[in-house]
Amino acid sequence: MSAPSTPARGRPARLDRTRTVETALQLLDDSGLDALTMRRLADAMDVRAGALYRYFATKQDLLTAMAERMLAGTSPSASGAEADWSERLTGLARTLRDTLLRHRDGARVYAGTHSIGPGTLGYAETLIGALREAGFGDEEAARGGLAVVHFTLGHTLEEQAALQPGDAGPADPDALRAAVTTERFPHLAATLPVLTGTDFEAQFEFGLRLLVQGLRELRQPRR
Amino acid sequence: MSAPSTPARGRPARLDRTRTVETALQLLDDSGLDALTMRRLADAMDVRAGALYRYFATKQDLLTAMAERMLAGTSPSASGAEADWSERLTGLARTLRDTLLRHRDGARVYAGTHSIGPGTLGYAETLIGALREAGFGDEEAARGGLAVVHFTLGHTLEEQAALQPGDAGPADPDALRAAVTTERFPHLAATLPVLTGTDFEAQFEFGLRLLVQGLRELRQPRR
DNA sequence: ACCTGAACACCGTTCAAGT
DNA sequence: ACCTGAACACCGTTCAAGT
Repeated sequence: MSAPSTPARGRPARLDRTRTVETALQLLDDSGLDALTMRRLADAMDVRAGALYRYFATKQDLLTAMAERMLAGTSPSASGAEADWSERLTGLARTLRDTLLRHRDGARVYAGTHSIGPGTLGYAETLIGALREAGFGDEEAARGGLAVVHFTLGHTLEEQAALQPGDAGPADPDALRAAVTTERFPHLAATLPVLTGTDFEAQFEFGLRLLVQGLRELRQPRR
Repeated sequence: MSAPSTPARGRPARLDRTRTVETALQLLDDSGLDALTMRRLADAMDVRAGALYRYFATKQDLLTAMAERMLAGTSPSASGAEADWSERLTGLARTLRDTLLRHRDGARVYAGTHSIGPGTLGYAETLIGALREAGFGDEEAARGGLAVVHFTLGHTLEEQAALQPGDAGPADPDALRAAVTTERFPHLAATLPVLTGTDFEAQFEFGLRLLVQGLRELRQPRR
């Protein structure tokens, strides 16, 4: 929609969507989302900022293309289609988290965009497909998939915020420890080691298991 | 830490933290997070931008204070302490969603900050306390509370993105419908009515129930 | 067709100087 | 003590003009 359409004529273009998005992702990894500006990206491409607007309508358009690029390559039902539905679902959730973790501020980029490209849609197709093929109804499959995505997004957002040293960073553990007095916040004080801990994988797996167990219960209620 | 400490001397100050945060929240509701700049906030307070820096070290500091103000008033275990743990937990999750929904871009503000003020900590205290008092171990209580918060955050982020018309907005339903062809994405095509639907409350309740059921299962395993 | 130059209308933040 | 004025070092975006 915003890419030039005609075949190469005259001297070859110095820019194109694909290479620009790749450079933007490198810049993201090197400097973080706050430092990713159109001007700095243009510098990295040896071009003036204005030139980028021939390939991306807005910065938002660039960010959406970056999110799409991150998601591309996750979908092809690679997560063994023969496995149990709960294993497939678990694997797909892990894939999403890993994908977002692969780039600095990946979760923030993903959260701020809504790609409808093949990578993003392919991922959603596989995720919801895993539930539909397991026998879940359309509504349960869709809502279950969304719940998994929303949890994964919220978790990874916090995980990356906790990881980076940035000033937009989290309440650092020391400040939290100082604020959580046993008298005022006894429950927080008791769980402080977990709350300030850094075993994000265990935290992710715990929440994910809750969701999967909830879905299992939906299929085989106790009563 | 960044508020002036001495008692009123000379003519009264035109600014203070509390009033400035309140004005900022109004500005947020009126114009959205992207339009909330230090200069515009200063205008609203009839002051020059530089003056704000006597009360807030950075814009990030202001945003954290805004998040804290949003959360303040949610905590006082108002959600009947006599109820069943699952009802308390469900109520507390709903309270968080409602709180974030009460302000435009509320979830984005919350996601970008990490307050350790009494409102935010009080909420966490009540949430984790509900699980500990129900007999969950420290680790399960902390991880369970975090899972609920992360899901609620991810959900509300998407809900507010879908609601607002902004250009950072979601893939609008029409574009999504056009991209989701039955041949390429059969599962998405089948669930499109749910995926493009706007019953966010039902979606939230569905995910929340999964988490609660998962926690219930943890206490009374089938086998 | 593709990119530059230059501008427009902004930003967050700092700090000497006024009152 | 509190705020202004003015600056610094940037932003995203547009668009006539060059090649």
